[in-house]
Formats: sequence, structure tokens, C-alpha cells
Amino acid sequence: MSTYELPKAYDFKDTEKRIYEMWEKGGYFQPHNDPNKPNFDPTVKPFTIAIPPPNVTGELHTGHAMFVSIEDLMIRYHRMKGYSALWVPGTDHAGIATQLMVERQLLKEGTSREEVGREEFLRRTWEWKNKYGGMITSQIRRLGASCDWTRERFTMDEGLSKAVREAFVRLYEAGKIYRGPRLINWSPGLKTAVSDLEVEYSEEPGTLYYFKYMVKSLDGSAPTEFIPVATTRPETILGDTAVAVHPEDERYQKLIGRLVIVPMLGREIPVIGDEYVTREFGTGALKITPGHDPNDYEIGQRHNLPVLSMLDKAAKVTEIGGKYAGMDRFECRKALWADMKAADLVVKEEPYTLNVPRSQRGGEIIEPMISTQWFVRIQEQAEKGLLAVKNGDIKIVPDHFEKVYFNWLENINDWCISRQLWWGHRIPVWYCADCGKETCTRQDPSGCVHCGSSKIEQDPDVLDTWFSSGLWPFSTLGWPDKTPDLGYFYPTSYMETGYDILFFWVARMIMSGLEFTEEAPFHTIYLHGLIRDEHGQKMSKTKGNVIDPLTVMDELGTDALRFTMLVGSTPGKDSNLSIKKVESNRNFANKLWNAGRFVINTITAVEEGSEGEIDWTLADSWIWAKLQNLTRDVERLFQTFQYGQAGQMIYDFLWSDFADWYLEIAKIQMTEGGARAYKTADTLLRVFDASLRLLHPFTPFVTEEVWSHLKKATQGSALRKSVDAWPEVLMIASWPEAKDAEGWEENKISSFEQIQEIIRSIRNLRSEKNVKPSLRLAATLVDQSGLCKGEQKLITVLAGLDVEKVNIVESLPASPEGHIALIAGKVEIHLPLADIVDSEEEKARLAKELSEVESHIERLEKLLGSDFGKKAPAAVVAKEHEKLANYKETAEKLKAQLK
RNA sequence: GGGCGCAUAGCUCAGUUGGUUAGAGCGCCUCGCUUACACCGAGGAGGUCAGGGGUUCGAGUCCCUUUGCGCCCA
Repeated sequence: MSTYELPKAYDFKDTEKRIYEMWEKGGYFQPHNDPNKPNFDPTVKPFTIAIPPPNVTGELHTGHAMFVSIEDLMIRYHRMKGYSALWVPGTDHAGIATQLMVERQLLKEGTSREEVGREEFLRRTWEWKNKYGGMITSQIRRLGASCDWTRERFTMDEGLSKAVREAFVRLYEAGKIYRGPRLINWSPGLKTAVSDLEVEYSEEPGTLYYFKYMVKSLDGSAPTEFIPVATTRPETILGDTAVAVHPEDERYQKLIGRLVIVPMLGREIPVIGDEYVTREFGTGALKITPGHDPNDYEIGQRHNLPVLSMLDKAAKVTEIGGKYAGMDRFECRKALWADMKAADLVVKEEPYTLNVPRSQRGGEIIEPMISTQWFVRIQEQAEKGLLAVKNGDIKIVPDHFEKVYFNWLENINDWCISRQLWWGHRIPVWYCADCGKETCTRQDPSGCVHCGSSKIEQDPDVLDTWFSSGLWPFSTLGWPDKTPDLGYFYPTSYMETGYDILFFWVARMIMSGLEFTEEAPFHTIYLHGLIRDEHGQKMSKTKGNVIDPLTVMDELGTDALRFTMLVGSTPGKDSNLSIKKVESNRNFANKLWNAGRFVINTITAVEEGSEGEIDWTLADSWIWAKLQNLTRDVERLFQTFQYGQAGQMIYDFLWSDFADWYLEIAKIQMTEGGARAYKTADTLLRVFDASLRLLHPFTPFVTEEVWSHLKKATQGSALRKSVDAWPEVLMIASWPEAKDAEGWEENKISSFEQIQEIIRSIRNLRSEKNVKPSLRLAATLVDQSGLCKGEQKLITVLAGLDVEKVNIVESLPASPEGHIALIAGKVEIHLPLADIVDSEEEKARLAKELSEVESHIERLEKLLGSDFGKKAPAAVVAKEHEKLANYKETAEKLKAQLK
């Protein structure tokens, strides 16, 4: 027999890297049933998750740690359940972010992307990607992610680029994509269009400017009449093409149809009536700038107003602005307003809270403007996307996000997909210089498909990164080719991600999936919440409250971080991460390690040939029954996505039931030696093994490590045949099967709980009365059930009693002299502590206990006498009756002691 | 303006078919280095489950409402 020595504390640093490499090298991350391999069995169920691809240039943050923790748990669980589990990893090219990085680098070198040219810029960007792109994936590995890295993808890969091309061309050919001038969100700094979703609105203090729109006189004389108008953006006056009033507004009604004069420019524009105008807001008259405001744009469309672009792509005033041309938008605001003041066109200014559109990236103020862009006609796709969730093809967890999803899709606008960037999938459309027509093909054309001219030029723009991300669940599996992977693993199973990208990504994946594969790309969407700091504040660099998961892993271990993420969160709800919590979960890993050390020591101490026919002890039965309950609970909780609750239950079982109680009892049972020792060690092994399996998806490293030691140690012990059926590693071990109770469990559990109550009440008294822990007390227990007799040794040791002086009787005529009494359920305990304890105090304690019990009796009698007794289910009533009986019994015992 | 969510112990949070003594971790108090673990053990204090109303035999849990906070969409 080999002695098995393990360090006293779990060393996660040493372990994590080694274990991860072992897993990856061993090929355990790959699905066990692979459609590309000869022994493929199509009847084995697959379970697939496509990773939410992090930005290729990104760095690990708590959001990544969150999704990796949850998805890895989902994948590991299903893998252990026997599914052919595939988690496809990868990254996206993050058009704007990556381009900015490289541009910044160029700037440092004193050059720019325009200077080096498109080709060189792209070369540099690929270089950048190749250099830094592996960082995020290696960080994800550190989290223990069991992704199949052999199937890793990148949105700009050849295969995925082909998918993007195919998708675009299909949409183009079907007329579901179009190009044209529309009012879009323009980012003047980045000089590109962005989608509606990439604009955030922030409330900021600003000014409401009141001024006069002079009404052109009917006789040609100098105007005297005016309409007061309020605006938050006076510079856009230069682009006004109408003034709108409510058609029923008595103040202005008569002016509808007249002309007013644009301040400083002298252009004449009409006064129109439109019900959009709120009479109560501002002056009740609204200036209309269709070229720079979405609402005005719509009004303009209704009234056929001309659309003027008074700002250019750098947000400088165009020639429309007359003498203000060339000015920056904010500079112009000042200049124009000053001139208007001088011209007596200003009424007043007042403070006003603005809703400022800002770029999600960088925060600069977004400028709505007219621009020619590519759009996806979204209406039909949106309807299908809605239906897929409404008819249950796709389920969202937690379900209240379904409403959010519906609300968005019901009000969706066409999606602007072109970006004026270089890094990304270039739009596969060529314009012909001769016939002016477009060529859109799967293969790069050598000439115009309409006239054959070779004078064609490709659209310079690229596609929104989310366009390629939208294809992710199937493009990563090989679409548009009919690959074995696509056939077997698609549609995927779960889509797990943060609720913040429900629209950006999830909804678009659903629409794209239905469009291109005619199937929902997944059947379940699990949305997790955002991670905040320990007081619920959003993490931000400026606040300095950012928690870096890499640091946390360095200091406390990956398992601790993962367990904290998983147990501290409920689906869809934000959760607060504190180092304190991670720390206590680090302690849990250590607890597990040490429980493992104990189990190993115990097993290796069992003598060869000691196996024999012997029944379980009460404690054995109890821990086994509790394990079965746990297994059932965990299964149920996993099925309903309550991972946090499941983790908590496993934690409680391992710490409170297994470590605090069963291990201590096992020590006692081991002293008997022989078959009892064997049986005890075997129970320890079986219970601990099952617990490790249940816990493995939460804390894969420590469980794998402990389990491997357990296995190895057991192989060298008398119990070696118990582990014959174990696989080589825990991560592919089978998931404990939840079985129905056999009927004996309830009794064993309640008997054991009675024993616990006895032990606790003795410990409690000792502690309250400051009895030295080393002092072994004599005790007399009065128990009619015979339970205590059987568990005498256990009670003796755990309650610190004197083996020689424990007396268990069925009845006792009177309380022994010099003793004080405790009542633990149906058992009376007499301890010879009268000289330590003040008898008056003691009486008071018992009296207090009695009054508590009596209040329960009163409450229950009242309850049972009410309609409850008649209307509640029989089982519930019976339970209360039993409680009442127990209380009554306890009360009798207490009364007897008080006499 | 429309929609969604939250309010439970000092702090952070669990508590999913409503079942009658509401749980955990951290923090706090008292003991204890008993060879698995001081990253520990034993014991303890601490909650009218935001306020009000309703449904029900029974409500932290369901409905309405008030207050406070947060988020999303316009």
C-alpha cells in the first residue's frame, strides 16, 4: 500500500495550467461523436453552443468570465450526460475597434491609413490581428473553457467570409437588400455610418433657443409678423425647409400655407400643418430640418419637403450654410446665434435637458444625416423572428425578455449595414463606369455582368461586423457548404449571452438563421445579467472599480471566480461581484481539497481483505439519502436553468452534510476496523465521487484534480475494484443519475436529524455554560425509541461525552440529583452540571423554552381548528398534526423538568 | 411618453407549480490550533420579507396600488 501525501492547502496555481493542458492534449474538448470520423453514430444526440465571439483585439473582462463560466457549465454538464457536446470557439473582427487600434499605431508612426493606402493598411491590420488575436483566446482558456479549439473560427476567415458573401448575394438577388440615400446616423469622428443600435442617448444639460421666424408679408413689404420657434440646435436652422404647426392650433392656424424666412439666409420656406407637433412644447411651432433629424425627416417625407444637407461628413457646414460654410457645427451655432441676436431675431434662451445621441464607441455626438448606404429590408425577417419565439421554436430564459424582444422587433427599422471602414468584409458589389449598373456576384467579377465593360469598381465600403456575427451559429459550422458538422450540430442548442446584446446579436442571428437556413439557429436563449462591482455600480475605468478577472484568477483561482459567477447570479439579473465572495469560494475549493485528502487517507488505511457483508449505519444511510436528494434537486434545477441554486445546494451538501457531519462520523466508524471500516471508506468514496461529478461543471479544476488523486489512491488500496469503472478523467465521467426515492429515506433522515438535534443541544449548552471542550461529560439519555442506543458511540464522541459514563434508559422516574435537563425532540438529556449552572438560571431557560413550545402549540391548535384543517390537502394537514404532537411531547417533558 | 425589472439580516444576495418556525456568504460576538482543512471547527446575536389593500384555509411568493431605485425603447 502506498502512502498518499498531499499538501495541506490546494495549490490552484500549480494545478490549473497542468490540468487544462492535459484536457486539451487529451482531446476531451472535442465531441466524442464526430460526424467527420468513421465511427460516427448519428443516433447520439449532439449538444452545441456557439461562443459569443469576443473582439479579436479584446482583453478579458468580467463579462467574458461570466459567459465562459455559464457556457462551460452547460457544455460540461451535457458532455457528462452523454451528449456529443460541441462548444465552437472563435472571435470576431470588430471592424471599428480594430481599425482604430491600427490607426492609432499609424498615428504614432506619424502616418495615417489614407497615407499608407488600403492594401497596406489591411496588411498591417492582419499583422496586428495575428500578433494580438491569440490573447483573448488564451485568456478564455485560463477560465477553463472546454471549447473545441480545433474548430476555432474567426469572422474574417476564408470560410466565414464565404458565408458573408453568400448571405449578401442571396439577399441582393432576392431584393432584400438595397442601396440608397437615407437619413442615417453618422459618426463624424470615425467618418462612417453606424446603425441605430450603435447610438446611445444621454441626458445632458443644454439650452432651448427661442427665436423668430419672420413671416413673409403678402404685399411684399418688410415682414412684421413672426412665428416664435424653439430649438435645441440653432445651427440646423440653415437646413430648415419648413416650419410646422399643429393644424388645429388657433395661434398659428391662419399662417399655414404662408412663407417664412430662414434667418440670415433669407430662403423662403413654407409653414405647414402636421399633427406631429405638440402644441404645449416650446412655442408650439417646430422648425423642420429633414436633413438632420429623424422626426423632421419623416415629416418632410409626408409633406414632400426638400432635404438639405447643411453639414458635411466632418460635421462642418456645407455651402447650404452661405457665409457659415466651412464652420464646425458647434462653432456655427455660436456665430449664427450671435448674428441672429444682432438682427433682433432672438427671443430668449432657457436651460433645457437634451437627449444627446452619442456614439456607443468613443462617445462623440452622432449626426443624423443623409447618406447613401446599404440597407437590409428587415420587415419580413422580423416577422419570422417574432413568430419563432411566439410559437415556441425558441425559448428565452428568463422569459420576460421575450416581451423585450417582441417590443423591439415590432418597431424595427431597416438595418444600415454599410460602414465606411476598411477592416471588414467588403461589399461585393461593383459599379460599372459605362452602363452605371451594379454587379453583385459570389466570385469577384472580371467585368460588368450587364454590358461586359471592364471598367468596374468595387464599392469601397465594408459590412457591419454584426452582419457576419449574425451568421455565426451556422457559418462556424461550415455554411453555406453542407458540411458534416452543419448537418449534425446545427441547429445549435443554447445561445448563451448577455441581455445587452439581445438586439445587436441574438435577434439578428435568429433572423439570419431563419433567412438562410430556414431553421431557428438555436432552441433556447439564456441571457445572463451584467456584472457590477460589489455595491452595484457599473464598472468603469474612470470610477476605478474595475475588477480584472485575470488578477482574481491569479490571486484566488479560476474555480473560485467561476463558482462566484455561477452561484451569485440568477438568469437575466445583474449581479455584483466582490472579492470577498470570491475569497470564500476559494475557501470552498480548499475545503473540497481537504475533504479529498481525508477521504484518500481513509481509503488507503483500509486493510486488504476486510470487505464483508455488513449493513449501512444510520449515518451511511443518511448521507446516501441526502446525496440522492441532492442529485434529484440538481437535475431539476439544471433543467430549469437555475444553476446558481444548484451550485448552492452542492456547496451546502459538501460543506455542511458531508464535511461537517459525515466525515466526523466516518472517523468514528473507521475505529471499528474490519468490514465496518471497509464499508465506511466505500461510502465515503461513492458519495464523494458523486459530489465531485455534480460539482465539476462549476469548478472543473479542483474537482478534476481531487478526483484524479482519489482514483489513483483508491487503485492502490483495498477498495481498488470500486473504481474499475471510472474513466480516465472526471470531465468525461458520467453524470450522477437522479433516481426516485426507494421509500426508506425519509425515516433515516429524520432519525439522523434527531441525533443531530441531541448533539447540537448538548454542544449548545456546553458552549453557553462555558464547559471546557476538553471536559468529557457524563450523561443520561431518556429515549423510548431505541434510536439513541444504536447511535450511542456517535453521540458520545460528537457531543464530547464520557464513554464510560453515558447511560441510555427507556424511562427515568425523576430527574437525577445534581443534573440539569435538556429536551431534544423526543429525547431527554440529563447532564451532571448542577454545580456549574445556577439552578434559577436553569429554570428560567427551561421556562423560556416551554413558553416557546407552548406558543407553537397554541398556534398549531388554532391553525388546525380553522378552515385549514378542512380545506388544505391532507398531507399538509397531517404534517402539522405531527408537529403539534411533537411539540406537546416536548412540552410535557419540559414541564416535568420544571416541577 | 411606452415597456420591463428591482426593493428580503449591518453588507451582497438565494428563495419557480402559494403550504404555515424565511436561508447563505461576508461582517459581528463567545469558545477552540480535536493529525482533512485556522482558506478551519463548535456555539450565538441579527429580519413586522419597502408601505397599503385584495384573492386564499394559508402570501416573501399571486393581483391592485403607493413610494423609492434601475434598465430598455422612443
